[in-house]
Amino acid sequence: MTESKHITAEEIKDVQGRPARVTIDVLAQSLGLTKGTVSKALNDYADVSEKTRKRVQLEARRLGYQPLSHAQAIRTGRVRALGLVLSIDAHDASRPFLADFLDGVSRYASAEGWTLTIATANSDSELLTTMIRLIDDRKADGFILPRTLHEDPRVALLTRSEVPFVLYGRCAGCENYAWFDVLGEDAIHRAVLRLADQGHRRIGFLNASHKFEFARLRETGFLEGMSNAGLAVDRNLIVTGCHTSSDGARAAADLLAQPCPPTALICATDMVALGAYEAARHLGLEIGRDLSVIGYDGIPEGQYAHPTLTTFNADSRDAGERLARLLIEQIRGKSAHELQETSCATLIARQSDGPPRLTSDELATYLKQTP
Amino acid sequence: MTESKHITAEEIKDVQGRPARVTIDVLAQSLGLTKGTVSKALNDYADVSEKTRKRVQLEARRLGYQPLSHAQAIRTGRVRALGLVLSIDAHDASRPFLADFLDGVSRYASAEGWTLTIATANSDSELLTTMIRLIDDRKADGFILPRTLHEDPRVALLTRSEVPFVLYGRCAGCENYAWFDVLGEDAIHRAVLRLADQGHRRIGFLNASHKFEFARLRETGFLEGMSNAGLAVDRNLIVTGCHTSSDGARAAADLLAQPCPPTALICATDMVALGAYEAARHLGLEIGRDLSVIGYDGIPEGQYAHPTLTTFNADSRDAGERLARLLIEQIRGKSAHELQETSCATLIARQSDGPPRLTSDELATYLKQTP
DNA sequence: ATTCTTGTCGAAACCGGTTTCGAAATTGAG
DNA sequence: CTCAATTTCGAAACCGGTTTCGACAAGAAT
Repeated sequence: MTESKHITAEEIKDVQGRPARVTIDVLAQSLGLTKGTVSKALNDYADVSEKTRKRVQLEARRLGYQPLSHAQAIRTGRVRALGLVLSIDAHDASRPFLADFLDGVSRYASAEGWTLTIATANSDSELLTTMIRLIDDRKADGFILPRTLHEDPRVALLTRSEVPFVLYGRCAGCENYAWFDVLGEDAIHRAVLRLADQGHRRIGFLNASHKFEFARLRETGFLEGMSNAGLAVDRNLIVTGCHTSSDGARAAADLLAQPCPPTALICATDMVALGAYEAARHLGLEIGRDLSVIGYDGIPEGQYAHPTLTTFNADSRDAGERLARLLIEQIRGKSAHELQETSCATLIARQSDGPPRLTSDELATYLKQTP
Repeated sequence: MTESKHITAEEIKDVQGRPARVTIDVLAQSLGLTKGTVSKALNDYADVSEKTRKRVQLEARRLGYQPLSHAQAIRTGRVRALGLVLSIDAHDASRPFLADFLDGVSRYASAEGWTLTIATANSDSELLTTMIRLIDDRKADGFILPRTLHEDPRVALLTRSEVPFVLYGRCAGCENYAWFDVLGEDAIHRAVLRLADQGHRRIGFLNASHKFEFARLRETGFLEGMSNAGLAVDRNLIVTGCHTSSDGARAAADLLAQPCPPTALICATDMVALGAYEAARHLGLEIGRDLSVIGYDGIPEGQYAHPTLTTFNADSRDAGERLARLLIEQIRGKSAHELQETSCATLIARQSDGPPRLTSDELATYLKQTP
């Protein structure tokens, strides 16, 4: 039997005399146990006495033992890494929050001893192939899926491959999956009520594409808000497919050119709202007086815009943290049904909305005289 | 001796009948060789005949064999992953390019079969501890260091730990390291000449903090440009420490309040330039006529600003790709001296600069009458 | 023909962990 | 007190690769 040898972390050196890594063998030798027993003690196997378990854990801490995740992975198949594949399009709406989002994910993952593997893709098909590559190479134990689509091919792929994942956003049939989402429909609902309270009667809605589930949800929020406020919905005042600020500018100009233009615009994203600013400036309208605008996202630019943008802030860092937690818990065995969370966006009331100076009709005649 | 068994990729199934991974053992068996020989053949060992090497490589391709990087890592210590630790501050100037930058790094890494491990930190000290953790856990074979400081503690750490790294930007003593940088000094130099050509005599420079090497370089570019244009440098027109747009607004307002205000401002970053826009708007100055502004970075907002911002575009995606390539080549053994590259920013001439409508004196008197 | 290289491959150790299995020691039941 | 059940640990296989070392055959030199 091997003799128990009391050693300190400083004694362990490699051939060149530099401090070497504490392996499980070193730890086992120091304890007078075999590495198998040590491994079992550290992984809470039942066939290790409580006494030795404690002893092992204490010694492991004392020597600073940290198992190499890739050495564990070879047997367990788990690398303790979260995967995140970002789709990078030209008009990436998610760009402003990316840093905060990554910070949230990385922060939680780090605290749990996990790492974050990221990759990018420029198209939907490339997104899937990239994901498959990461799965095949076992570079991640599970995935966080941002920008959820109504019908999301990533969900199909991962369910088929039996790889854990968590959605940022909801999708069709998501009651079977793990997800986190900020309740955008609730925010838009509140936006409608706020504008109605201010006296607005005709409210436009600049929405994103319906291929995103969040756009569908925000639309229901808009419709319910209108109905709650006792306002009639004019389908001509709802535009979909707005993502960039130029989309927003174009859509806003279109709505304002109508015979009965809206006195207020709710925008599904801040970028779109800033585009509406452009359109209004172009038409000589003062935002906040002639035209109220409410955004959604809480991007930093909104605070520097003129006038400052009233918007609903979604906490990206918090979202990242929660998603990391949900995914790790799922990988550890929790069922997807217990892993569904929501949060609410918080209103940041600023200067871009207020009681309408003009009615819709007055606005129309005003706009007619300034081409 | 084991019999050579010709098999197809489709024949390989696991216990549940689903397609299983092709391991080196399966490959070896299919070739009638031992896995040791197969490994040597794939890794270009000298003691494998050219004939069998080809045969092995062909069969590997046919069966779709892909070694698990973490299984290799246990022996080689290499995980085929690049590390990137992002520092997330409240006023992160690098935010706009993050997505493109990541895309560049990830794209090149993917093409070479490498992955990207990222982590975030909120302070300089946390940045270092996070890096140490990644090194200890062998989560990355090398690091890309963005936002290089003049005296960068990360460089000290990594040299000491003998971990490969590549700088995005230069630093003191960087002739011994691998780095890539966009020649900001050259761009600022050209900006000065451009403004001088337009007739500007008093040019202000809104620079970043000197703790960043890029700020020092851009300042030399500014000084050389002024000297080249035959213009006297007024130290009062050089402000340092500008990073956010509100920094820019404050600095621009200060410069314009001087007795002999500048008729043009060169800004070390676009965010600062957009801040200068605010200051000018506040003072009733028309950008491009009363005050020329030239930025640097090429952030998307510049194109939506009013007037559109003349700036120098630095290609973040290209930077990411190059950095990934430089780092991988270094890890593969190339010496740091061969791994130093530069590129030039490209001027995007837009509407924020032009011949001065007023001289510095006229501008001063104009500003005096509008407090 | 004999010895010395050289080229080529197999056998086996190794990397740092996890997991299975069996044996010894302890406990509990009768 | 005996025997079965349970607890606790060691020994060894295992995961999927890499690397060392030695054996053997073919070719070259003597």
